[in-house]
Amino acid sequence: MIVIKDVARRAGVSVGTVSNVINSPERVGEDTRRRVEAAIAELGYVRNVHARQLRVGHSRILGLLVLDMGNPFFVDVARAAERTAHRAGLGVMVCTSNQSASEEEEYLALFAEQRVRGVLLTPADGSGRTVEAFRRHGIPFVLVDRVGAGGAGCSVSVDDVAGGTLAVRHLTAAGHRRIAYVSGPPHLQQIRDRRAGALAALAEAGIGDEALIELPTETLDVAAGRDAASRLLGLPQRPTAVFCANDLIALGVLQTLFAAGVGVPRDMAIVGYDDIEFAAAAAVPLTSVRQPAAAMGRLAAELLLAELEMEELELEELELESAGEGGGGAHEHRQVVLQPELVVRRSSLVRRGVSGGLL
Amino acid sequence: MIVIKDVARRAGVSVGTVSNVINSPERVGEDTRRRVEAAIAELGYVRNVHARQLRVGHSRILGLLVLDMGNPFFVDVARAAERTAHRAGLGVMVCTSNQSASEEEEYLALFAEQRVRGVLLTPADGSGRTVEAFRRHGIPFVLVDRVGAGGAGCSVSVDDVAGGTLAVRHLTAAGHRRIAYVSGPPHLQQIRDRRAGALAALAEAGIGDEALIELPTETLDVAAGRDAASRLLGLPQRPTAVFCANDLIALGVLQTLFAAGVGVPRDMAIVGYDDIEFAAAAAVPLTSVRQPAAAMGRLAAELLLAELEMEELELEELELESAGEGGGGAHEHRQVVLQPELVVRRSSLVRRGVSGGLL
DNA sequence: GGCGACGAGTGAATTGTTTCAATGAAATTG
DNA sequence: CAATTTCATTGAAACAATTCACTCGTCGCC
Repeated sequence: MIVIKDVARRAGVSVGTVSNVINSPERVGEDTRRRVEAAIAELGYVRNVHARQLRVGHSRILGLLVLDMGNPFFVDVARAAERTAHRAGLGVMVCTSNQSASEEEEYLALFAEQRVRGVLLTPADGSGRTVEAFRRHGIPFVLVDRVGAGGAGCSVSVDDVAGGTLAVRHLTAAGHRRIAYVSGPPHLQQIRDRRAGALAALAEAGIGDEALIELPTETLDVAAGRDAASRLLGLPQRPTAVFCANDLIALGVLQTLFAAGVGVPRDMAIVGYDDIEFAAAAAVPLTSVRQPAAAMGRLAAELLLAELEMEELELEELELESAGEGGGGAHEHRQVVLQPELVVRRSSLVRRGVSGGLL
Repeated sequence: MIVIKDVARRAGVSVGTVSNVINSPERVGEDTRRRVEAAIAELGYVRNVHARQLRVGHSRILGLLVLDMGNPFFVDVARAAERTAHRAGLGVMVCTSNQSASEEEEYLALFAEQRVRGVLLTPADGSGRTVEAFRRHGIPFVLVDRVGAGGAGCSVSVDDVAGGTLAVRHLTAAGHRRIAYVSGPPHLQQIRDRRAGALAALAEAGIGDEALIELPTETLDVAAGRDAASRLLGLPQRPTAVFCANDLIALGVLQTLFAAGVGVPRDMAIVGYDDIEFAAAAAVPLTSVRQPAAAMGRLAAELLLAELEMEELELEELELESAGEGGGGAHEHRQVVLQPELVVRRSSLVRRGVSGGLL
């Protein structure tokens, strides 16, 4: 393997000069620089980031840990975050926790070992224990799709209570009085918030909590939706509408209902969540609560970048030892909460007859 | 930041002993080991992989570069590869080239800098130039979804020619005589192979090449499909079937045809490629050429792991300097080619009337 | 009792880079 | 022309781990 010393020898300069050519070329004379650059090209030298990072103390990589890369919603979040980080010259290491607290812990440990510059995290662990444990490494992080507890870090999230309300208000307005909630794993905060919003919408319409029939699932994918739909069909008093915790589940529900000859929206209305691209292309186009995925990813990355910049400024101040200004530039953690939006499509359309009857 | 020296001081041992506790605990006495472990836990010590890797010379991370994480097909490949690598104790850094040769080059440079242990790569660059350039770093790599040129590396791919033939043979058998091919960016080998397969199927049916109307697109996503469908509708002699280079495009085509009131499969049959999960859940369930995504990811990772293992064995032999056996254990590159499979669904069903008429 | 073997632990060398004080040469100034 | 500044370059220290040749007891065996 070619190392910097080989390049230095070839170009007839010291290793320090080679390093300068790479990191601050303006300090190097033109002909020397060209000689060094030629040597680098000829030898195919690639610098070793491990040696570099050992010396400078921190890497140029962000960690991004999402719940499930199988969900296009998170893919969109990840892409936007990656693009933003990339523009700032930072690489991103994308990982999936699969909604498992233990995998989350494992990946966070990996990030800590790697001394990543910062972390963007969609927490899988409802208790916040792993996040708490991660905090002590002193690596800045931003929570995505979840409000930070105690304001001890930045976060970007979408108002899930509002989202649940939007979905269920839409259904009660159409006259539905028994609504199933296919909810996913109950340890996720999002799931609980959406239920709270759903119950609020029921209360608004003067309907009791018992009108919401909860069907929890282990996972948040299409298969879980298919499974939940089978259970739904077996219920004694069948609901007339289903609110699904995300679009993957909704697509699974739709498939199984179709196979069982249950018409959508004729016999059963469906509302999904996330508004992924495939929701509009589904067998029956899905009504869904849209979350601004790209905006979340971008904002989360921007908050993290801002925090990192602050950190560097503070470090410089420390070096100058100009205690004059004090903590004037200290980073303040921000909790950004975005609003969801209901996108109505055919899966929840009201039949004219019924609608008219209710009015 | 806590370093190994701090742990050593706390536990009252040397740094070498702490290192031994972490890397080969059996060499350390029981009480010492416990003392060190306690110190590690109390101080929250996390070892610095950069220092470690600088010393040992290689990392425990694989690089995985796919064409597009927005395509569920590649997500499936990535997940399977990641799971396999994880089982062998290796982390995976997943990146997306977005079908751009320049981004591919950038990420491969990043992998080289990181001294990743090996790389799994879905090449975006049709010329093979970036792959060729990467080869000289001496990092083992396996091509995914592409046969390696000249057998100079392992590869796992699916027979795209066969896939194209399956799709178009299915359409010609149903009586279609003018078929559009929405192809994506023509610099991708997959795209060219599928066309070749399509032409072969036409020849089989005694139809000339001009029966295949190619509609290239810049990207391979839903939006590209929508755009291509608009162009398709404007063609003078409208084809009666569309073969799409992947399912995302097919979904986009389907959406636009639906919006334009063109019935599928009544007025236009559609065949997609990949058989992603959403193909079955589409407005009209999509006929598609299934690729064994998970198997590809798993096999690719296994081939790479095998190559890495060989490398280690050779290194050991070198150390022993037992030149007796010679190159008996040298790694032999393998080209695994998997077969695609046609999954027929509603989007290409033959109307009874027409079918009868043709027979 | 002396010798070798063995187990446990030490401490210094090593890895590839960055950084910075020091050096020397050239350019500028009074 | 001496003094000072500027500029390009050098060489060695520092980063945090691993590794390995050694040391130091202790034990067993003849």
